[in-house]
Amino acid sequence: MITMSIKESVLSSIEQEIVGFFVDHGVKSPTVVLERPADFEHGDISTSVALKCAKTLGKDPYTLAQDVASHISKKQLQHIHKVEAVKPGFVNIFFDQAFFEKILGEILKLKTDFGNNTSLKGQKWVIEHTSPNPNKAMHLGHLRNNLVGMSLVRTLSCNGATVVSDAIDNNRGIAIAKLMWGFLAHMRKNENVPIEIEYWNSHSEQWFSPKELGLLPDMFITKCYISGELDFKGNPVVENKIRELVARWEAKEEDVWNLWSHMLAYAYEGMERTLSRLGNHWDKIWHEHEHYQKGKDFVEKGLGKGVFKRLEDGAVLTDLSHYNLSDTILLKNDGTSLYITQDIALTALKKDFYNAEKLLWVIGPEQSLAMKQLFAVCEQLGIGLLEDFMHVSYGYVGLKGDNGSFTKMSSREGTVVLIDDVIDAARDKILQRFVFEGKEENDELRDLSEKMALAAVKFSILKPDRTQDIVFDTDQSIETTGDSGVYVLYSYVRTQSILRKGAGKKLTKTNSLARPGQEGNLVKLLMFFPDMVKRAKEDLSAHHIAQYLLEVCSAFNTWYAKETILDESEQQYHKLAITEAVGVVIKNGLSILGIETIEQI
RNA sequence: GCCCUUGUAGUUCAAUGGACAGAACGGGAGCCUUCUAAGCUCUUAAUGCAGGUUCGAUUCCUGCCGAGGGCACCA
Repeated sequence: MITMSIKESVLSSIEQEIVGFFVDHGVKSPTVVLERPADFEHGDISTSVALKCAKTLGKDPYTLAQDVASHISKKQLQHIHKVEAVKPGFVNIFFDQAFFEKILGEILKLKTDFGNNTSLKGQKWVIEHTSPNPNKAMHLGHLRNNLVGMSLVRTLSCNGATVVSDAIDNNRGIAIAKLMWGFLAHMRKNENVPIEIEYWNSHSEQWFSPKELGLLPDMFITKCYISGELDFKGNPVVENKIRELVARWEAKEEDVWNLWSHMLAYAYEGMERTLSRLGNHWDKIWHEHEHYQKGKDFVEKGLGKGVFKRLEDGAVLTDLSHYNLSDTILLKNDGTSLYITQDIALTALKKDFYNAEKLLWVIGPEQSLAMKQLFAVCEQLGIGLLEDFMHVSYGYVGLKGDNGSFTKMSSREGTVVLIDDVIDAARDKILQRFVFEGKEENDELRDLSEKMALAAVKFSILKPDRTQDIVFDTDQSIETTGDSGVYVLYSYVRTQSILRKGAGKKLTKTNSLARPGQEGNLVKLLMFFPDMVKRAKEDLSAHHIAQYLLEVCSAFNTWYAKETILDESEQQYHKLAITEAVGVVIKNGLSILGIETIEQI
């Protein structure tokens, strides 16, 4: 049983009074928003309702605000210390010390649960993210997809939803055929080995393994794919052979399937290494080869319903004029399916399998139109309603070009930045600093450096708004100072360190906050963590959490610098409680971002 | 050509239509016999341009300029 928090209950009584005030004055249904002011000088909570209703009532906003303020004051609501009307027409409300005392108590009592709410209780959301393309090592684009997806799962879950995550494994088609060809043709131990699948099946030892080349599996796969791709583009004979491979695979030729599984095993091994490092998790993986043929049935169904049309050459086209979208081909003139054909089938499968309120896809912005078309087609086919589906797009991760401009990563130009390389670089930078400080390099220190590196990398990707393009510079983005994940971790460690030292102290519980100033502002800030969790849900972006954590850390560190917490004073108990509450909020916030806290540096 | 996204300090990022546009990095000046200075304090500097709506616009609308992406048988 979740009871209303002290903040919710006080705010709702204020809201009721204000609504009542405006209703009495003839405003039909006033919307009263109580929000956190830019500065706590302007109250602990504030509303601009007087400014908004002034015109309707034909009154001066400031006088109206004064009326509202005195109305609330007269009601003598619990925990309200002061209400004032300010300049253009804001009503600013200040709470009493006992209120903040209770807030602090709630944080310390709720601990891990502080910040969570039940707004999505009873709802099931499915999030597809990080769908692997098993032909290349994972780069920063995949990283953003993964971090956005994973943080979204946690964000929605903190808002009370039951969240399931899945991915589609694009394990068949021309790309995998290129991969198989690249391996067959370019990983032979010598030129005399025939480039033949049949021969490979009986003489696989005549081809290199990643290990034999001293390569990690994902790099091995990347090499195979790139050479396969080059051959495909540069040699029509090879192109035909590769296309033939797809057909042979579809005909379930055993030799081809053996090679196919062999390549996929390397691909999965490579991805698994990177993904487990990131803490990735899927509840289910859909393998393309299991459902790719089912899409055609839906196309037939659409033709039957008359929502699609068959072109003269036999291809099938959508009619999306009702959706104000451009039409798209659903079936090639040779009768074979396209990406969207399979997506229709998979969406239907997912809709059926999960019975969920919402299906979300974390996919890059270049798919925006394709996603809209997919959703529209699904609605036409009765698979679901437009509002059941959502494309969660995210900005590109680019690099800084020579002229200082935003440049996309390009595998052709060799500018792709791999996830593992970035984490390694950050880890080494952190480790070096430890060693420079005279620490002994051992497993424990390496482990600590890895955790801090992950915090730095994840934080730098999750700090900006999900939809914005970001420029990634390994040196600049993987900051361990300033607004960084390491800064947040360090602040957390600081709270824990103080708590450890304070554990043996004699504490006298006082009944009021030490001073309403600095400590007070810190508690006020902590009070708004639950609001940030809601905002992250509304915008489907955890960056609000990251930005907020920086604010909390900054406030805490400022306080820490000025104030001795373990000062043996009467206020020591209280200051420790605040320190603990800061720790709780940082830990909970980082947890949404998928960043593990550490107790000691 | 049409559609979508986007344009904030030198740089990288913030800002549910609100109260002096916030940080960080960089530049400049300081703070460690004191709970670990990966920290703290001060300082420097920005809303592409032109209109409109509004009591109030970085935010909404229109036009222009710049950047990125997409536009039917690729995935």
